[in-house]
Amino acid sequence: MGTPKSVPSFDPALEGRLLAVQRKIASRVMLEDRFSLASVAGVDQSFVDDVVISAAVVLDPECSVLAEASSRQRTSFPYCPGYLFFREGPAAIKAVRALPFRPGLLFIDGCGINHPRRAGLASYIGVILDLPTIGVSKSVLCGSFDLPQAVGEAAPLRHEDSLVGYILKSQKGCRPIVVAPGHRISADSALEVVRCFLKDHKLPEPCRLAHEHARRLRVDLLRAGEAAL
DNA sequence: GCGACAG
DNA sequence: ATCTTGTCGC
Repeated sequence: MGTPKSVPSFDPALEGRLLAVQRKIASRVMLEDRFSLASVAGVDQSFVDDVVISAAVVLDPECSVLAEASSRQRTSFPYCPGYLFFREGPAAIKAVRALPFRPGLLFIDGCGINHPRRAGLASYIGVILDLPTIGVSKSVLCGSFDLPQAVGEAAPLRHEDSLVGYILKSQKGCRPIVVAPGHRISADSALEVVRCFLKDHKLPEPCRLAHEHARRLRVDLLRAGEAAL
């Protein structure tokens, strides 16, 4: 038996506005390569009820940490597949803006153009900040593909007759990850770049370190909470 | 009508 | 995402 997953359901008027926003974002997405690998930031979120904690960790090409920043704020928007930006986006953007400089590329935990309306979290953040972004996720929201077998192998992810990303077998014993362009980068380049930042883990270093940092901040917040009691 | 469904 | 024990493998 399994627990039913949340179902997307909004007030018609609200949904209309959300879809309009996504249409606008999708129309502004650029897939031409216009990024730099001098500084690559991973961005990820953790939660404590409706408090969103976002962490950004910037690495150089050798994966040395160049900078870190974070943000924390409440959200009233529920998790709903296809509308992730409205829940996690604001906090993520705030964390990136808190960095001491603008990274040459962002690795975002979530979809890019591999989204029903080509407006995943990564595309959204890329367009809003006018920064190159790649969406890295652990499961597929939409699209069809063949499972890659050997470690290092990638298979194209297609949705509505177009290539929207790749399914990459990043590590043995792990389910493959999903790599897709968010903004200002092509699908092929996104795959190539992610491979460059892949070490001995399932996720590329920027994502792994950002995830680690976000979780550490979550523990800190929980401990601060019980200390206040 | 019945599933599927980023984090 | 988060909640959680033990367990399989390098």
